[in-house]
Amino acid sequence: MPELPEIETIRLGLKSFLGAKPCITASNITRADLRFPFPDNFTKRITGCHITTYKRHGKYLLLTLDDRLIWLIHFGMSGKLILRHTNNDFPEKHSHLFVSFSNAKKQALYLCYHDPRRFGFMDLFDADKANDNRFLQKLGRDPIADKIDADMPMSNMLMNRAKNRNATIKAFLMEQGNIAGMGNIYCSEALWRAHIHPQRSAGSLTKPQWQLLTDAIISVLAEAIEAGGSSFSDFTAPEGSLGYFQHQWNAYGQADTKCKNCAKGTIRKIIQQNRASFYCDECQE
DNA sequence: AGGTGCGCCTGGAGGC
DNA sequence: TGCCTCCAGGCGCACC
Repeated sequence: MPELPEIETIRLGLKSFLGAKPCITASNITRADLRFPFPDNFTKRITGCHITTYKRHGKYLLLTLDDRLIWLIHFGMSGKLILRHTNNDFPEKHSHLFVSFSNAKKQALYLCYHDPRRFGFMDLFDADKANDNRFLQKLGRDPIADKIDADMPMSNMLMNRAKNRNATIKAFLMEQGNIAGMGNIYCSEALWRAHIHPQRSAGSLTKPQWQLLTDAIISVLAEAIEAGGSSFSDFTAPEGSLGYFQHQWNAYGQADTKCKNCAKGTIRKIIQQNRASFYCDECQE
C-alpha cells in the first residue's frame, strides 16, 4: 500500500534518524525470502558499509553504500521500517531483517524491516550498473524527484506515451514505466481532482486534460508528502515505525458519500483490473 | 505487443 | 466465541 508519498516519508524519516554516513555494524536475515530471495551474501556485503545517500525513485527506496553499491528496498503492500535506540522491542512476528548502525556520534541505532504479507523485496547491485537493474530499468519519470524537463514537460511526455493506447487512464497511470510511484489510491485521488473518469481510454485525453491531470498528480503527491512529514515529526513515539500513513482521502474509500468537489454527485466504487477505483458520477468524464 | 487476469501473502472485517 | 469467507493490492507472469 505504500505509494510514492509514503516512501518519500520513509526516506526522510530514515535519513533524519540515522544521519549522515551511518555505518552498518551488523545485519541479520531471519527468513531467506520476501517476495524474492534476498540477494546472495546480502548481510555480508552490506555489513561494514556506510550509507552515503538516501534516494528514492517511484516506490523504490535506494540507499547508496560507500558510493559504490545500491541497496534497493521495495515495501510491497505491508512493508515498513521500525527504528529503535535499543536492540529490543521489535515485533516477534514478520520481522525479516535486522540491521544495526553506528552513527556519526558513535551511537548505536537499530532498524528492522517488518512485512506481514511479504510482497516487499530487496536488491543489492553496483551503483554504476543501476541502469541495468531489472527493477529500475522499467521505471518511468518520477513526478517529484526528477528535475523539470523544459524540453519535455511531464504532461507532454505522458500524452506521447498514451498516444494510440486503448488501456484505461487508470491502468495507464498504474504502469510504473509511464510514471513511477502512482498506486491505486493516488490514481483515484488524482483523477478525481482532474475531473477525469478512470475508465476513459488513455489515448482519448485532450492536451488540456493531460495538463490538468499532471498538475493534479503533482499536487496530490506533494500534499501527501507534506502530511506524511507532519506525522513523521513525532515518529520517535513508541511505535517508531515508518510505513503507511493514514491520509484524508476525497475519493478513495469514499463510496456512497457526496462528492466534495461538485457537491452534487456521489462517489462510486468500481473494479478495474481487479482493483477498486473511486470516482464521482457527476464531475468526472 | 497491447490488454487482461491470476497468484502470491496475511490480517482484519463481517456474517452466521 | 469461533469458524468461514471475503477483501486489501504491487508486482511478475501467463495467456490471448
